Amino acid sequence: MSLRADAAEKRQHIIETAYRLFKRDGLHATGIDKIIAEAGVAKMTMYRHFPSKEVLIVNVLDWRAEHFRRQLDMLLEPVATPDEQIVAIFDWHERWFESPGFHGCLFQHSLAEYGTPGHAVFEAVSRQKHALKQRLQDILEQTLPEERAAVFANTLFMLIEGATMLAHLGQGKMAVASMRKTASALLFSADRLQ
Amino acid sequence: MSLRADAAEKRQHIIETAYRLFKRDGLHATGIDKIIAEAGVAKMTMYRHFPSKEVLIVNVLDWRAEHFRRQLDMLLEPVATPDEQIVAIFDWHERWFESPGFHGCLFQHSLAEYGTPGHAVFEAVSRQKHALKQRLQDILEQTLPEERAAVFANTLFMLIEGATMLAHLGQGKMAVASMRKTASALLFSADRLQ
DNA sequence: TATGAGATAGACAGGTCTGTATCATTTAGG
DNA sequence: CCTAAATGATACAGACCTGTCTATCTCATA
Repeated sequence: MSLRADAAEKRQHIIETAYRLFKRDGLHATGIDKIIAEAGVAKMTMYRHFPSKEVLIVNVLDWRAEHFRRQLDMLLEPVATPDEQIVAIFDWHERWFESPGFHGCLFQHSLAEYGTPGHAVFEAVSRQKHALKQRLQDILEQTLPEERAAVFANTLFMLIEGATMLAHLGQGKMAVASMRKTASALLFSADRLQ
Repeated sequence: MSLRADAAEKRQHIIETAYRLFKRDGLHATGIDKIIAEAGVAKMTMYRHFPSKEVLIVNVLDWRAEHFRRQLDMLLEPVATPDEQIVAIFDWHERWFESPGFHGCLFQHSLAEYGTPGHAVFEAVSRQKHALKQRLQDILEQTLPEERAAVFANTLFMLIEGATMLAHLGQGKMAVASMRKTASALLFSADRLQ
């Protein structure tokens, strides 16, 4: 195993440790010292890989966005119809909400702490949220006309974000159930009332 | 004007100044020194009214929740039907999203920074969000059976929270438009497909 | 006018923050 | 084995944080 591979592994380990702490305690509330202590690396190692905390945050967000994107790929690949794909996304969120250590969405949290347009963290959040919305729209455009798909994608996106917040407040079960019923009703009316 | 009235005014002035800074810059990112400088009061004045920053935060949130509740009262009082009341709430949010200095929802931000159940800030957020959801449910129960009203209230709540986040990301117009269309479709299907 | 409560400005303590510097140690490859 | 890069441990600088304390000022009321 070469030095370069070790360095890459260490870099990734720092990112994943920071992700866990950022998600649980918040961005400002998590200090560099806590991250390196939890990751078991020296401070200079961290600063060699990431020139500042802000750069580390953006790297954590970008890694997590890519991780989520790949998870969706694997989740949706074996699912045939668009409707079933939407249901699969709901299922995934339901499992997430009930997973141990669930503490809300790091992208939402980051938007709260760095909510100024143009800031690197804001833009990283914007990229991820836009990608999720676009993904929903791509699925829906397989069965709905473009404008309808866009509105429906916005709606599903807002429902998912709202459900994530409700889950953080301890009402994930109820949120997912309502989200499912609403999506069913909308798909039903889209079929019948078009 | 008595000393007591002066003190109450000063206390309220601190709360409103802190609200503005917390909303714009975040909770951890806003220091006591910045609050008192912006409010033009001495540090001891602030600590006489609020024994700690955490207590100040909770007071800001509770004041803002009450302020929002009163705004809704005034907004909905002259509106006759439940459907029109829902539309009025959408209208209010649309105006909010476009108001100068809109920077997302302070309650969402606070949940991101103090997201641990049991924490005083978490509980303050929980109270406000639950109150909004309950209010939506009360409106809907005037025309829908209880269980349907509950699901619909959850849905509208999630849409509103998601729309607020999208507005923070600069897509408020689109979010409100989709929210309106979805609510119309749901009300229509509720009437026709029950 | 005398009094006493509230406000002010500012220093201060003790801790934490980000980021830098130093020096010893480990480790992979020639 | 030897070298050079990477890391570990730790001290440090300078800024900022919350919260306390003091000394002075203002002002309504008794």
